[in-house]
Amino acid sequence: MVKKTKIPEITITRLSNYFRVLDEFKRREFYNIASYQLAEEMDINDSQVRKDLAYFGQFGKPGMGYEMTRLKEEIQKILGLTRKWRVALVGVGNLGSALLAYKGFQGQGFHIIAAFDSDPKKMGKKWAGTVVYDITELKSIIRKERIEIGIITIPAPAAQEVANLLTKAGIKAILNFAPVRIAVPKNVRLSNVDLSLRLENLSFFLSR
Amino acid sequence: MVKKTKIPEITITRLSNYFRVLDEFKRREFYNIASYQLAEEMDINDSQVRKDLAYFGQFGKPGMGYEMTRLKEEIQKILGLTRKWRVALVGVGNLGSALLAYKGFQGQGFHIIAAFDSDPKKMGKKWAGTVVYDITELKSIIRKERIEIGIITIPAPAAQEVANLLTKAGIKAILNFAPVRIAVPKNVRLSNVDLSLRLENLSFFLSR
DNA sequence: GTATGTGAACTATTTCACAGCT
DNA sequence: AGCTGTGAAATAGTTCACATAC
Repeated sequence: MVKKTKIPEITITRLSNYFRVLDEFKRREFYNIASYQLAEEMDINDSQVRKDLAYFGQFGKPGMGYEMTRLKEEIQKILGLTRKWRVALVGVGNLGSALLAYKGFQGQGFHIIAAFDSDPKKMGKKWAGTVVYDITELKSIIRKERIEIGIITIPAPAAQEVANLLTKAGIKAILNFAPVRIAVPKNVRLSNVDLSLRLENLSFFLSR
Repeated sequence: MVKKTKIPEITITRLSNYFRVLDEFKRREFYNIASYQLAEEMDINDSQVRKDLAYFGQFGKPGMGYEMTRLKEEIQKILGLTRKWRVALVGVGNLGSALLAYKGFQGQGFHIIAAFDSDPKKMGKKWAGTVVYDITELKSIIRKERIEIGIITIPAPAAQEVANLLTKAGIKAILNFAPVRIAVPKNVRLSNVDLSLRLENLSFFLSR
């Protein structure tokens, strides 16, 4: 039974990680997995694992643990990975082209349908199989292609402007790589990947 | 006075963000900034800002707020950004070369001194000003160059192996982009940037 | 006997609220 | 009057511990 309790955001991150661990164990041909095994792999407490899963249902059998195939499917459902997601990427610079070429997204069901750039030299060309469009076409293509997720890989100064374009085009979620905080309407989900921030974090711990 | 209280990790992340906000305000030529202004920009509570800063000292003046130049310097000190950090990058693929070309790190004091790859076609060449070495030279170069931070941008299967090489070479912190959990000795600081995980997170919220 | 699911206890983090400094 | 720094209160998240199901 699915609880109405508020689910901590970090539980979702852990769910993704359980999914990874299950993948690894699957290759080792186990059939069942216990919460303490998942917990051990991730350096967390075993009741944390059970709590996380219990937010979404009763997937285990007392005395037996969790059936791996079943659990993987359940997590896949919870995370919304049973369907394909249509993604657009804005900014075909160094990072943008690296992400276009990155194979990992496809496997998880994230398909980059279109890329956008404001550099005429890049427009109309394909990059790693994805067509690069003029950014002025953003709204029409995102609507026509029913794209729901946008990835921002442009320099910081233009990031807010592009975020506005994306939300006006009806995008539902944004993954922002520009090292700047951007504002979006509250019905749009925003996730920031700030690379300098991560290095600064390491720097802090090294300086102590 | 610096407290001995345990500092929440998320405080460090917020510190980086305060730093960003200060940069923006500075361009607008303000002299002082109050906790409620920083808080507003970041959509958090103003006493959160004061608490975060109070872990490290008393930087503000009641009735006046925080002197911006001073506060920026203090945060810089706290985060260890007053010195240069010597960084190595392993894996000059799509993502690796994008990061080598990324200018943002330099500005924050993170200098990528050396890159490593196992592909002979890449070795000996320069990429965005950084020499790419044979990965077999990793240990000697990291020691010779006194490199303290390693960035892993290779495919998942080899990530653990490279992490081992890095720690054996004496690296103190690792920024891992491979979509796999890696284990490091506890005296080595590890930070994971898992791009699929972030997309999965968005996917979860879009599916609700 | 073994391991889940879950209230209860505990720990961490955030927010409140206000005394005291400028 | 305005805003910091900080205990106290409130909220969120983790771990314990055990009744219960296999």
